Amino acid sequence: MDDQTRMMTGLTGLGGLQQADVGDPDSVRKQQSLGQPQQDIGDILQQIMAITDESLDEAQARKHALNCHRMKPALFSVLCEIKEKTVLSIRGVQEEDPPDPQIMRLDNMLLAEGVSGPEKGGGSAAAAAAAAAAGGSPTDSSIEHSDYRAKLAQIRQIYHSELEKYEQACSEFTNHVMNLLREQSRTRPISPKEIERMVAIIHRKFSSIQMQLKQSTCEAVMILRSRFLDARRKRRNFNKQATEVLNEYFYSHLSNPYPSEEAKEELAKKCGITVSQVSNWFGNKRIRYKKNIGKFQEEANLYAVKTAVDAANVSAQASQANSPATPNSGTTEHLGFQPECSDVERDSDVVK
DNA sequence: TGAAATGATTCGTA
DNA sequence: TACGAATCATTTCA
Repeated sequence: MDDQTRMMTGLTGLGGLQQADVGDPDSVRKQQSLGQPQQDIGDILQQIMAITDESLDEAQARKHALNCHRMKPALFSVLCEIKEKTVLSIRGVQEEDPPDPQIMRLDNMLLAEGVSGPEKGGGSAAAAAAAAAAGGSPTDSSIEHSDYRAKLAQIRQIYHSELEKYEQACSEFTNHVMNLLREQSRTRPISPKEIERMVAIIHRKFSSIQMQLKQSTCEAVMILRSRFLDARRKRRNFNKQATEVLNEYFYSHLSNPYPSEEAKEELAKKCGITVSQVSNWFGNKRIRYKKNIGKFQEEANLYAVKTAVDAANVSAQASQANSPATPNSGTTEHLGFQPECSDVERDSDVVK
């Protein structure tokens, strides 16, 4: 505004501009009340219409003159207002959108995986958890953990470098557009609000590119996880002692081989595995036992004898202490689950 | 090296 | 939601 008024001092013609009038609001108001503004605007519009017929130099001179005209700010402000009330107000409604839930999901996942945000041991922790779930010892999978961490770090690095590139490109493009619009605002009715709006549009466009980057990063992490952390691929057989503890419980509760939550926890603790692994084990055992009782008979006999011996020992100790014996309740009761009386029962009965 | 064993997953059901 | 059944993927063993 100040530059323009200064430039106006050298201007002649164009609506009868006088030096004394420059920057004098009272004088402007006086002229407005006399109906001069309409004439001014008419003149300006006329000159704008005629500008294309003139040579480049002349046009530049005209443009400069128009830019420096004392009525220009007022005219532009009116045009901006009209523009704001019509096109931009319609567009403005469409522009206000809530945060995209998909972006939020992607952000959360990347954060949880340690790809975005501060670097953390998330990946290795996840790997350790998976290894623990698979029953593997920490040393067994430490090499794979470091491999997993290395791959995750690689993904992280690529993600950040790409993100940086996008942000740089976004900022460069935004600056370019802002400068362009500011430049054009000298000759076109472009308000600062409109420039802001344009910047927001650019940011939205770039954020959609960012979303694609986040999406592909998430996919890469998922593939990495499935490759390294899929428990089925990293399956380890339970150790002998754990299998023995589980079998002991199973055959001593053959009538109802459904351990309670507490029993599962106890077994998990004893075997050094998770409760869900105990559940899996019993699920598999029940179905496989049921499918082929004959095949498991020997095993059943073995554990029945073992259980019976234990029970006998307990009984003996109890009678020594002059108290009633309390044999294992599950040993000989094969109701519901076992379809017929087996050797297991007979064996255990014999031992007793 | 192929079959058997085994732990995990998925899907339908009560 | 726990369970049965089917299936997958891996390990173990002859």
